[in-house]
Amino acid sequence: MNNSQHALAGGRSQQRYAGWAMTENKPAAVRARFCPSPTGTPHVGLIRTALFNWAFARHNGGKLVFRIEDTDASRDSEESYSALLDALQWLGIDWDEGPGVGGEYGPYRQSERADIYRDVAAKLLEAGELYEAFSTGEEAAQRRRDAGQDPQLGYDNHDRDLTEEQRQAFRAEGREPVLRLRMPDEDLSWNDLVRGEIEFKAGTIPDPVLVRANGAPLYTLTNPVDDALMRITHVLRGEDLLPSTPRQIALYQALQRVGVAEFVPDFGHMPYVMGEGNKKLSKRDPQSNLFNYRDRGFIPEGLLNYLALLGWSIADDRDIFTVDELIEAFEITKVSANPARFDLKKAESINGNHVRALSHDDFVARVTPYLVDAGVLPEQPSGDQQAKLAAIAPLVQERVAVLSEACDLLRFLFVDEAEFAPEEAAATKALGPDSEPALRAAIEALEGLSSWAAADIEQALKDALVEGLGLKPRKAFTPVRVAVTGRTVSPPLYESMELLGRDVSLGRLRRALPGN
RNA sequence: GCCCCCGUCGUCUAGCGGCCUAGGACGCCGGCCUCUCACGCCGGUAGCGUGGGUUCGAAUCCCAUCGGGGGUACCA
Repeated sequence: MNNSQHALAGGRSQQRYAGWAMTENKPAAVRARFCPSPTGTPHVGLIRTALFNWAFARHNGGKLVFRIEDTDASRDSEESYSALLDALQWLGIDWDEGPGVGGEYGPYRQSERADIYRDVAAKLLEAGELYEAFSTGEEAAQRRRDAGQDPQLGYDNHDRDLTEEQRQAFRAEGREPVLRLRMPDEDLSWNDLVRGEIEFKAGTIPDPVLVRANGAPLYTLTNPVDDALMRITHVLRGEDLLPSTPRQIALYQALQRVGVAEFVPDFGHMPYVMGEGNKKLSKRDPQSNLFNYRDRGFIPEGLLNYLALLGWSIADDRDIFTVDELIEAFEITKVSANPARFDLKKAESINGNHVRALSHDDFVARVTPYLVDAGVLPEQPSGDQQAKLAAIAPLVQERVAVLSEACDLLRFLFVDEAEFAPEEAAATKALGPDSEPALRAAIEALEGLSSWAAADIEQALKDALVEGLGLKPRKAFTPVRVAVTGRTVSPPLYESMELLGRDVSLGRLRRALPGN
């Protein structure tokens, strides 16, 4: 438990790095983490990574650590950070340690951990794990060319064994060194949780820069150092990070030698989420923006379900499941290694299943903001409006895959009568001259109705149009539907008319008569 | 160039040597239901990248090959 304390630099450090009190063994409980860099809007691929880490931690009764990797001031932004929190909160992905909840390994924003990185780097440098490198990229490339090699091979480890005099000479020239990690001479391999055994041959990875000349720590240092200090047991991330894993493992090994890390975590590299074509879904592509899906009316249950399906499956004959079922069944080793294309159609279909599973009250509560945003309802719906919505909601609920679809379906019910007008295309199609007999017969039949209930309306209309005029139901009701709801597609007609009321319904039918 | 990853219906996947004349889902196409659209139900369409092995038997194992993607930064 305490052997590593001796390795710490001094009393001050011991206090500050309370989390460094170590044991030889890996924690028994899972500690997964999600550590985005706050750049741009949350990407669906990023969110799926969060989801899998979360499901993994929850499934194993472990902890999820949320860490912000904001070491690149030129790209990170506070708006992006809040967007991330917004996205996670909306989806119900919560964390046990991190911003907002604290934890014993904080702070959880890398921008607040500068002195930790500086101290760790100093310790590694002192132990000879890191070395000062003065070569510029161009110099290294030139040396490669001079040696008849491809400069794309990268840095040539030229400064590994500089003497003290050589270093002094470079400094005298005014050069400041970067700090590079001395890569080991052995092959590096690990058993990837989603891909199995992966091996990189010795010598294929140049010594990476961990600290810039100006002293700023790079991702190559901060990410493994924080994972080590935060005692992360499982690193589950996107496959784009796979090529950097060997150098991270090398760093962990160095960190273990200087007493900062206790163990090397397990790694799992999840496949990309792709867009159209064969490209990784770009950050710029609107399809990648998580909030587009929220705006469109995806509900968390549905989006989470679909995202989980991108690379994972719960069973061979089922793909609709709840978040609890996901957590119950999730196995990281069963995640597929091949990239998945985001399919909006399927996503919406999955979402529709979850929308239908909502209670009617819940559906009303969730759809209301969309109706308000679309201007279908005012900010503060009246009691009458709320009652109408509650009454028609069940009929709409089973007709939409995403909540925003409800707006067009319900507009006719709440619009100011003065502003109501059938959609042009629908009117052209259904309210032409030959619709007149049906409309007149409908008006006449409805005018004589003593009660205005859906069942009575149905009976009256059927008697007048189908029996009376001998029209096919489809022919008979389309003009009425368009006249009353303004669209060829609407909630069930009789119920709609009942809610609309006699006066409004009849008024609309009369106005739909040719010549009006 | 070098390194690494991936390759089952259009798409997401199940499959771990015989249960596979390859299963499910979305999509698409028919049909039923029906006042429209949906929902629901029934049926259909379509796939193991290629070539060699190994084996009584391969989508499953091996090799090669082709294709796609990523990395190769003093970004993360």
